[in-house]
Amino acid sequence: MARKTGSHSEITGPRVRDAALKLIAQHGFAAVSMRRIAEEVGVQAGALYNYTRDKQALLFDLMRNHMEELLAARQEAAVSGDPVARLDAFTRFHIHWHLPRGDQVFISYMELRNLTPENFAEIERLRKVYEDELEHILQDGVDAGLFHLDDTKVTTLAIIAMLTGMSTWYRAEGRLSLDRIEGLYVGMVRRLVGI
Amino acid sequence: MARKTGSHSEITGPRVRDAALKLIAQHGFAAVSMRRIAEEVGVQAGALYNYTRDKQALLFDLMRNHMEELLAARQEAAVSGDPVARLDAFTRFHIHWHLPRGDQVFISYMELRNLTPENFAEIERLRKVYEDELEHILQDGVDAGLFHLDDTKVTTLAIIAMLTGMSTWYRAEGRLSLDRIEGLYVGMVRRLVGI
DNA sequence: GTCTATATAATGATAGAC
DNA sequence: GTCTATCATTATATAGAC
Repeated sequence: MARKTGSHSEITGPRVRDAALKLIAQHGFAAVSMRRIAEEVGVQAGALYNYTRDKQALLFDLMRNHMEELLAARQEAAVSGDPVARLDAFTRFHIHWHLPRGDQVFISYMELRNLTPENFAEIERLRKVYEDELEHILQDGVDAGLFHLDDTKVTTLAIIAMLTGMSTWYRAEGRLSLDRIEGLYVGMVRRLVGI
Repeated sequence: MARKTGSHSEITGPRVRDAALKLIAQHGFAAVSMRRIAEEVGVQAGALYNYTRDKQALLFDLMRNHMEELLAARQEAAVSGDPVARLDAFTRFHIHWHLPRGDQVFISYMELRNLTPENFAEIERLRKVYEDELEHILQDGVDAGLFHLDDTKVTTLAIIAMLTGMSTWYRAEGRLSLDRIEGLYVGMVRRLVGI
C-alpha cells in the first residue's frame, strides 16, 4: 500500500531498514536498487535520502547494527563459572540468537566485500570481539585442564563456522526440533574441545 | 593489454571465464558488468557474447563447472577400506581441493541467489551428491560400531561447514603450515564422529 | 571473432515545489 | 518529509561492418 504525501519520520526510518534488510538478503546489495527499496517501503526513491546519506551508509548501518546487537546480547547472556558451563552457554546463545536472524546473518557474511575499506575494518573489528569471547572460554578450559584440544585459535574458528553453518540449512518445519538440534550442537562442540 | 581485432577463439574463451571468476568473487555477480569483464580480457563487451548466451549463463557455467570438477576429483581420490581411513581421506581431500580454489568456493556459496530457479536446482543437486559421499562414510562408520555420533545428517552438515569455513581465514603466509592445519582438521573431524 | 555503434532500460543521487 | 522531475551515468544485449 503506497502512502500519499505527508510526514512519517517516526515510522519510515525503521521501515527503510527492514525493507533494505529483506531485499539485500534476497538479491544481494548490488542487485537491489534504491527505487526497489523505496517501492517496498511505499515512498519515492528520493525520500530514502532523508534516512541515509547514500546506499553504502545504508548497508554499513545494517551490518554495524547487527554486530552491535550481537555483542550487547552476548554481554547480557554471558555466564560466569566453570568453562564447561560457559562453553555450553555460548553454544546455546549463538544458535538462539542467530537462528531467528537469518537475513542479518546472511548479509553480514555475504556483503563484506561491498563495504568501503574503512567500513569493512570496523565490521571486522566487531566480529573479532565476538570470536575472542569464545577463544577465551577455550583458553580458560585448557588452562584448567578441562579441555583437550590442539590449537585454541583454529578450534575457535572451526566452532563458529560449524555453528553459523546451521543457518544455511535449518528450517522450522524440518525433521528435528530446535531443542533437539541445539542439543546436538552442544554435544558436537563439547567433542571438539575434547570433553 | 587490449587486443586489436582478430580471431582468438581458442584462447579468449578460457580468459573470459577466468576474468569473470576473479571479478565476481571480488565484487559479486550483480556488481560486475559485462563491460568490466571484457576490459579484463582485453576485448569489447559485445565480443563476450560469442562465448556466453548471456550473463546468467556465464555465472551458471562457472558454478556447474566448479561442482562437476569437484565430483570428478572426489571420485578419483576416493579410497575404499575402513571408515576411519575413508573419513581421514575425505577431510584431506576437501581441504586440498578447496583451498587453492578460493574464488570458486566463494562464488559457489555466495551467488546461489543470483541463479535462475532451474539453474539453482541443478547446482543444489550436485552439492547434495557431494554431501552424500560424506554421509555414507559416517553411516558406514556408525554401522561398523566405529563412530559414535548422535545424528548422521546433522554431523555431515556440521563437518562440511567446519571444513569449508577454513577458506574464509586461511592465508598461506599465516602462523601455521598447511600440513599442520590439515592435521588439526583431521583431528577435529575425528572428534566430531566420536573417535 | 571482434569491432563500433546503438537501442532500450535502469541506476544513484539531487533540486525545488508543496 | 515526501513528492515530481531530472541529470549524468551505466547497464545488458544486439546489428552490421570488417
